[in-house]
Order: sequence, then structure tokens, then C-alpha cells
Amino acid sequence: MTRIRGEIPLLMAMAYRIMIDDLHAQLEAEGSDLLRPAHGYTFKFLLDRDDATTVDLADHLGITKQAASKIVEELEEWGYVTRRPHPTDRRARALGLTPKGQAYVERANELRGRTEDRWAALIGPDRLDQIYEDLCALVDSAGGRTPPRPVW
Amino acid sequence: MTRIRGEIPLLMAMAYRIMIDDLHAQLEAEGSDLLRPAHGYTFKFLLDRDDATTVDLADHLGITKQAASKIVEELEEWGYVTRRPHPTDRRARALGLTPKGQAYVERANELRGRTEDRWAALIGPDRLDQIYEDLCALVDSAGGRTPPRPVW
DNA sequence: TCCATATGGTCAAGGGGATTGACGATGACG
DNA sequence: CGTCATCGTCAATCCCCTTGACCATATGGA
Repeated sequence: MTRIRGEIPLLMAMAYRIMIDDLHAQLEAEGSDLLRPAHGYTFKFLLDRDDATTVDLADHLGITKQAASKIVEELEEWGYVTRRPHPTDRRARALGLTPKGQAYVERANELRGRTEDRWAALIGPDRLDQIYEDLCALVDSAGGRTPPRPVW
Repeated sequence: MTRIRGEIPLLMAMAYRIMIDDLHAQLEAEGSDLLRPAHGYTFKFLLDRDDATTVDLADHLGITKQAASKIVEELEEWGYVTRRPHPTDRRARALGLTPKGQAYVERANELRGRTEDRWAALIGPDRLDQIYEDLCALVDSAGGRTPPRPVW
């Protein structure tokens, strides 16, 4: 297969879009709340860190604290996230995932996994493992501190 | 390497972001106009098709004709795109790339190519070829008619 | 200890890029 | 021809993010 120089980033964007659409369709089919990717990345962040603040989240997402604050506000209202007083800083509020939030993460992981399975069926599981490794290598080489948000 | 189920879409988003940032940095370094991905996808579309209309473009990008119209307006103003009377439909205007537009496409292809080269150096050129094939397979399996625009 | 400065969070205003809705002009087809 | 679809534009609005200002609390040096 002759590869067109410079085409891979475009393909990656399309592939990402396809997998996100796929996830979206599954979530919609089962009636789950349709959260945006920003919400998903927020969950993922809160899973790893305890007593994270809104500013921490904003840094992680690569957005302003005001934007992050609004996301947190929504997620709290919808029952996915809690804000409790911060244990050591009385200015701050410590963020946490509710059971509902944790359940959503697990469900989304499972559904993304199914999307991966479909791709694996297409190209073979070993190839998918390789892609995983290669993507990790690329991300690591960029320092791993890339905000997950696509630029658009 | 143990792969976390459901993580590939996230990695793909980050990888895409990294490659776009890379391209962006290169374009900025050489003083080129900083066009958004939507503009790039517009160019790519206009390269393939002759006498395309704004509505055709909107369909391709998966946005409304009003939004597409605005993009075309900008690109015309900046000298990348022309709007001439449509040969067979007097309601419509046929879009085309100016030499400046074509040059931008070639330049962007080259710079994306360099980004690919850096990745190839990291994981090996043969692996990159495989990824290309696999991404093509995924995109084809979705009908190839996926709007390039990421959902966010 | 006190004060200067840095930082977490919120409120308010504004902007970029999309959407919906309405419309005039032309095309397509019975 | 008359009806209905389609290309393009104008206008209003929306969503999500940004910038800027501000208060309350932390922090660290004199």
C-alpha cells in the first residue's frame, strides 16, 4: 500500500472521530447521559488523584480555571462529582467522584473496549497491541503532559 | 506491555493533538498563516473535486452550509480560495483553490510528513506503514464518509 | 508577627464558531 | 407553468471558552 506523505494525522483524526461516534452511539442506545469528552477526561483525572482542586483540573485539561469550574459545576449538579472542603487549604475545594461517576467511567471503558474489539476483529489483535505500544511511544516522547483536548 | 481496555481512543486523541501541535509549531516558526484544521480539510476537499459548491463542502465537513459559507468567505478573503459562477447552476458558486491555496496544501503535507518522520524514527518506518494500513482499514470500515471534524 | 505577594475560586463581559430559522433566486419536474 | 426542492445569504442565538476583576486565604521573607 502506497502511503501518502503527511496523511497519517488526518487519518488519526478520522479514526478518533469514528471511535468517539461509536461510543456515543452505544451510550445513546442504552440511555446513558451523553457527556462530552471533557467530562470523560475529568473523570479519568479524578480517578487518579485525591483532593484535586478545580485549578488542578484546569491545568490538566489545558483550559482556564473558569471553564473547568463550569464543568465541575455541571458534573456536580448531575451527580457525578462532589466538592468537599479541602483538607489543608480553606480556599480550595477537593473534588471527588461519586459512585455514579465511577460507574460511568467503568461503563465508558467497557464500551470503548467493545469499539476496540471491533477494530481488533478487523486488523487482528496483535496489530492493535502494536498500535497501542506505538501510540504510547509517541505520547511519551511528547512528555506525556499533553492536554487531551483536541485543538479545533 | 499490558494494555488497558478502552484506552486506545484516548491515546489516539492525544497522539492527534501532539501531531497537530507539532504542525502548528512548524507553521508558526516559518511565519505561515495559521489556518485551523477546518481550513485544511477544506483544501483537501477542493483538491479532489471540481466545481464543488459550498453546500457540498458543508456536507463533507459535517457542518451547516452557513458555517461552511463563513469558512469559504475567510479563505477567499485571504486569497486561498476562489468563488466563480457555477458552470451549470446559476444559483451556485463553484469553489476552487488558488495557487496560494495549492502551495499551502503542499507545504502542510510536507510538514505533516516531517512529523511522521519523527514518529517513524521512534517506532520504525515499517510500524508506521502498518499503522497507516490499519487506520485505513478502520476508516474504510466506517464507510470512509466520516466528517473529519472531531467531536468536542 | 506583619505585610507583600501568590493562589483558589467566583462573577461578569466578550468572542469565536457553530446552530436554527427565514428568505430570495434559481432549478427540476409533473 | 406551477409547485416544490435546493443554493446561498442574513439575522438571531447558543455553547463553550477566554480575559479581566475581585475576594478570601496561604505563604514566605523582613
